[in-house]
Amino acid sequence: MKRQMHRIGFSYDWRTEVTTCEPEYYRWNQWFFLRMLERGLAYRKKALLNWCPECGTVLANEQVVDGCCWRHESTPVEQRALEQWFWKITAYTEELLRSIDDQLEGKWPERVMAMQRNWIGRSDGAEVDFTLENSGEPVRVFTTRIDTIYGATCVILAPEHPIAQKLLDETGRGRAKQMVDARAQKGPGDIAKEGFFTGAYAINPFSAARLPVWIGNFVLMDYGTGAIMAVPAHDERDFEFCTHYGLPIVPVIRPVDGVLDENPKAAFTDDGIVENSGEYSGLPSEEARRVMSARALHDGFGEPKITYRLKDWGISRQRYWGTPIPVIHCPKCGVVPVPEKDLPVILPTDVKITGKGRSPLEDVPEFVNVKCPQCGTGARRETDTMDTFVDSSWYFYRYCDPHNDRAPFDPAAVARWFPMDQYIGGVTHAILHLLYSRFFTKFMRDLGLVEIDEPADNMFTQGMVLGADGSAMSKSKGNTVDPEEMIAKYGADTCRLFTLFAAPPEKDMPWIEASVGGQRRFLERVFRFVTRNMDRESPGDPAAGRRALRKLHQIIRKVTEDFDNRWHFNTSIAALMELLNTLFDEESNLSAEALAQILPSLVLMLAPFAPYTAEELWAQLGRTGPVFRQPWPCYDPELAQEEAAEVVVQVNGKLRSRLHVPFGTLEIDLKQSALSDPKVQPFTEGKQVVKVIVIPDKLINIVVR
RNA sequence: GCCCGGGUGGCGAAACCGGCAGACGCAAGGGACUUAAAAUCCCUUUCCUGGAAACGGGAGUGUGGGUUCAAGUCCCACCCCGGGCACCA
Repeated sequence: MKRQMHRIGFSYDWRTEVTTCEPEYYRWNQWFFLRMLERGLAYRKKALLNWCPECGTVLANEQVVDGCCWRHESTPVEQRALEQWFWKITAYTEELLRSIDDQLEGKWPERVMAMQRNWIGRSDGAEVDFTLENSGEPVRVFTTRIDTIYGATCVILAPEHPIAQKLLDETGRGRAKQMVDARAQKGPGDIAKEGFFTGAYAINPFSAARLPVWIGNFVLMDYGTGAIMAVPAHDERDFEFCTHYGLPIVPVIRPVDGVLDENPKAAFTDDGIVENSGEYSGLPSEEARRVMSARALHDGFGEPKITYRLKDWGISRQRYWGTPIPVIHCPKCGVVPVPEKDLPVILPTDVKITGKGRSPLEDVPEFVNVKCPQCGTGARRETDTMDTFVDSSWYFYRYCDPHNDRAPFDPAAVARWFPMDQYIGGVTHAILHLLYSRFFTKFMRDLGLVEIDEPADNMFTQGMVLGADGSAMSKSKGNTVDPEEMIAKYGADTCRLFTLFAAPPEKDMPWIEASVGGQRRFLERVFRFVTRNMDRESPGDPAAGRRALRKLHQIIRKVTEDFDNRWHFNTSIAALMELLNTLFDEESNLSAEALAQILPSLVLMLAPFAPYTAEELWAQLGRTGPVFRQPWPCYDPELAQEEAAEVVVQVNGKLRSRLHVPFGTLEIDLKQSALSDPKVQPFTEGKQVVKVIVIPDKLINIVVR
């Protein structure tokens, strides 16, 4: 990979290279872990994970294919509760959301910000307690539509809800467990809505209605409170569920400019006017929500509530390749952090990768068996490793101080460089790396390591190079392109030019080999033009020289602006091709003097795109120093100026003629010439000229009727 | 379903602030040079249409409306493609 980068001519500063799998780097992952632990931001929790009974291991979501294990295609995956380490990214939820608007808006791609907002998934609503009829125990539900609460016809619990476990008998709990496993096998949404009555009833605190309590497979335990009130008249899912089980449908919202539909054929989910809702009847939905949640708070049976979709970051991995989690499990003291002086916990190298799924580190006794740092009894080292996204969450700070062995980095060094002016990456990281590294930055700020809230001022998502078929390259599709092979075949400069020329950098671009040759031809044409003209002595034609120099300065301006503003190097290269076409046209009439200006500028402009060719030509021109160390050519606005303005003449918006006039020609004269133009007259003859729009030096539009 | 992108020739694309649609390149076709081929150079290439030619005319940027002297560009509605999220209450 590094060799490929060298061959293609990338110039990175390798002195600051950081290798995240070296102890020198990952010890600081462990250091950060200990800081998280101190602050209560790292914790252990039982979580539901994908479990393959055949392998006897946890699987990542990506390893579950159609509800079955990727290695045992007929073995359904179960959900199992396992102890895992989590980092509390949710401590920063609101800030992560808010600073998108405050700091990133306008500087980050809309797409990335939208994806992050979407992922964080803020939803404003209320929690309300329904009271169980027998025990008096509250069942808390989350709703965004408290204004529809008079229309609730049942309460539905997630199958794994603790209250459900209490209400159900043995058979019922079995049915509930089946639902949980079934959901693991099929993606949610692909599964038919199913449920059953628990036998219990709960009281609606607003209407005092007695509602049956059901179990529903579509109610999620890990969102909201794991319990909902079903309002079939105003929620599509509830409508489907209640219709299926014959539960009543009670409409309580009418359209603002309509009447209440007493027998709805589908849920009416828009806001409207509240009806049949006691003292709240007649209020618009939005106001009703405000008043009713305030009432719930006041009377102590609920409160306004904001719920987020974002969950804490599970960082435990049962993989070899990752940073060892620096804790020790002691039978007496429990979870004991590895003392800082014992860092780094080194990942052993003599490990058999069994492919068994469980951490291979468990089979390394020298690693696992340790003494408790607190009490000295025999203890076991944590064998899970960290998600590798931990490595990438802060690597860029380390560039400022890559070999620091006392801290992740010197805060002063980072303060000098950060925030990054420009971060570039693929959109595939929009909600992984780009969210984690924002979280990390805020965490590091709270540790006092950085003074900034966001790592990158500007973000740019570049497109991918796709296979010739227009889909992402993958070995299984057989549409991969080997860069080294291409370099060997066409040369590094040609490959660079093609990559830059085919599309603007934010766009995906198929690698169509048939088009690569054009870039090679362009380079050869430049090479020929420069080498055969560098020793020319002929006097040349001054007019040709002026034309060539005008084009040269126009193109310097164009290319410079592309670098400054938009990085649309495809148009920069097109401009250089245009320049070369002009130079070929004028070639035989160019003076040595004109060439002395043209040739070095051309080579300098070529250098960022085709450095090898440019370097060679620079040397052939007898210049010293590497070409990439030379100042960028300047353009002279006067030389770039066209001799005459070309003014387009339109009649009713249609192009009819062009005038060539001195710049600054007066409107009245332009109008005169346009109206008397022989190409224009056939279109104005016999018509009434209503209006003449004149944009000086540019355009005239004659409006006739 | 919701949220982002995007839709322009045979293909990749350009048109940056509402002002000449298709720059630049690929591919294709024709020609010059050559014994021949490669390479190179020249010409044609959005569609329809008039003309022997010179040179014109009309339509055209996913669809339908709108704003404007002028719309690929702005507004409204819709269709299609790509991506993200998704029984999220």
